[in-house]
Amino acid sequence: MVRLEDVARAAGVSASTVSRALARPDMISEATRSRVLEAAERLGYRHHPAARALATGRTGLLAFGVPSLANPYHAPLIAGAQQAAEEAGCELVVVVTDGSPDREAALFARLADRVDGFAALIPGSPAARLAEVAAGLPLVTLDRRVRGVPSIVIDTPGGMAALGAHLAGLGHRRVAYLGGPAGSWLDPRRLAALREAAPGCEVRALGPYLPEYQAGIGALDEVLAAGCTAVVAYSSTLTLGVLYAMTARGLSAPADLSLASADDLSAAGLAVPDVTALRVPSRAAGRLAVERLADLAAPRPAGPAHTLLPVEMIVRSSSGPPPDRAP
Amino acid sequence: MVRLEDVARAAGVSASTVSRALARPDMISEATRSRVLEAAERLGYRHHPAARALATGRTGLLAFGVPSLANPYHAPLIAGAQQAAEEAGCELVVVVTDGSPDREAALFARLADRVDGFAALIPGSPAARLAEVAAGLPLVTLDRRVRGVPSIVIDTPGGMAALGAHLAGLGHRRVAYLGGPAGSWLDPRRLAALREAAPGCEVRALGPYLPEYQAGIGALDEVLAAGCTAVVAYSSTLTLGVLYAMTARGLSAPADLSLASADDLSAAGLAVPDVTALRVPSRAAGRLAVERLADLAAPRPAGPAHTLLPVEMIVRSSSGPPPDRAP
DNA sequence: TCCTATCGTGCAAGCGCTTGCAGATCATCT
DNA sequence: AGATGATCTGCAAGCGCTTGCACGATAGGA
Repeated sequence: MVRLEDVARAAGVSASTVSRALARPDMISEATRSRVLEAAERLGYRHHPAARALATGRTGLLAFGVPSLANPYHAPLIAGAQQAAEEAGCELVVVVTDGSPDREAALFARLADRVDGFAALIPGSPAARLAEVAAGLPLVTLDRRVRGVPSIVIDTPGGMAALGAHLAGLGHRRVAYLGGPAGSWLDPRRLAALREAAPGCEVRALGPYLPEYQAGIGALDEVLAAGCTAVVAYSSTLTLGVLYAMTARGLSAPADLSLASADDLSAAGLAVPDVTALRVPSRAAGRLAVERLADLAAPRPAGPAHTLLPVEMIVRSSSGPPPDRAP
Repeated sequence: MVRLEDVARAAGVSASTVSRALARPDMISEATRSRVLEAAERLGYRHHPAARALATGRTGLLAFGVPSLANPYHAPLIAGAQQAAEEAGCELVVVVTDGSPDREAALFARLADRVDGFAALIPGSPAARLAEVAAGLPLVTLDRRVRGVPSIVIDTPGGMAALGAHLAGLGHRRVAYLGGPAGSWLDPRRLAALREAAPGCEVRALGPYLPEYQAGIGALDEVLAAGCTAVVAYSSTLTLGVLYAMTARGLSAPADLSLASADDLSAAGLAVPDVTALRVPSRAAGRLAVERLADLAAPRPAGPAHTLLPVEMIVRSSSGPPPDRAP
């Protein structure tokens, strides 16, 4: 292994100069620096992460917590996070919380002195605990706002409002909202936004459902029993299950039932091309969360801030007028 | 922060004694040890990971590489890996390779001196490169065997043989295999096993397909065009797509077409209860891979070994006699 | 020309933990 | 009683990097 001192010897300077040439270029004269850089390059020098961590107190590791990996919504989120981490010169430790506040707490404790910060999608943990964690460690929350903790929130409520207006405009008077998961910070906000945007329209909140195909199959019965003419599902796998169940019963969208999803299927490679959906910038959310985190962990701690990412409604053929109004 | 020396002072011993009481209990007298442990407990002492890493050369970090997070098959794999890592007292760095050999190589290089070992599902990287990596860093491969590199392989070829025998026994004479991904080590072995177990049966290899819902929808056309009476898909999302496409056309299984999946849907919460499938122990595979890795990374390096995990065929109602033989 | 900023570099002291070695203590054997 | 181990503990030297401080050199101002 090639050490700082090996480079120093090769360049005819001291180890501290090499360290500075690499980390604080402006402190070193142009001539020396290029000589050092050349030597480092030639010898293939690479920082020893542990030594650097010991000296600086920063590990170069960022944690990213998600409730589950089975949900396709999380894949682009993590991909974005990973990309941002790489660009910040850090590694990403992905941890699965199972949505359990206890496990979340255990993970925070275990990782606290191993990572420089924590970004997490933790709909269920009590806000007080999060604030407490944030006091000891840079923390960024996803899809959730907590006082004093920077956050990245995808504006699905805004999208829900668009869907509500869209469906109400088509003439629907009874719409089902397939919500979940229980205890989610965002879920009641989505529902409220949907209701508010469709004033003349009764919105039946069903669920909560797990974001699973299977759950969607079962949900269709409830939707029909409730006499709704349109259904909005909070997750793409749920939508997929509803669509399968509809097809199995010989129902089609939108002739028999309008269908919309709060999460665009095509993004997950689960494309059924014709479902009206929200295009959610989940990759961007993951990326921004980690960028924000890297800022917080950096010596120059940019202050906390909340970011709301807009979503776009994509109207496709699965939504149309209710059956009794069809042309 | 409470340091080793703080504990030492509290217990009235030296820092080295504390270190040993924690790491080599047998070197320390019973009395001293319990006194030290009590003090450590009381003060809430925790190792400083970076300091330990610098002194020992071991980081307590293990890397786990997967081609993608969008594939539901990977979720239990990673969950198992994470559990094993926790039990070994390590953190797991999950990295996504995108299935690109170049990116894999870059990740190996970048993580080489950050982690104690690498477990990876890398169907595409050249074997020579993997052997090279394994020379410099503990490495365990998943679903792939490379000379001299320990591996955990799920015996889907064995499961394919069971499916082949099952379908041939039902009277099928032309079976479609929906394979993928291109360049996978395991894929040709699955196909060969399927062929071998169904001697009187023509096995049409279609694809390669991506493990996606959408791909399954398209695949059905090819299956029907090829005149097959049964179809075996290598991935559960693919199966789901086929099933949807069948339903949309009014075809049902097994009356019109028998359907089997090399990967059990119910495991991923994508349960469509009646699909004949292989139950693959993916959680166990992830767990074993990381356990093996932790062994390799430990001072007592257990030798390389290959593990083949058996799979179980679950016959359900989606497979039956071909249409012309139906009762 | 002498004095004072300014800039670039080196020295050395850590960061917190591990571990080879040597010293101390006490039991056992001759 | 003296010698010989065996057992336990402490000393101190690192692991590789960063960084406050001091020092020497160079440039600018009086």
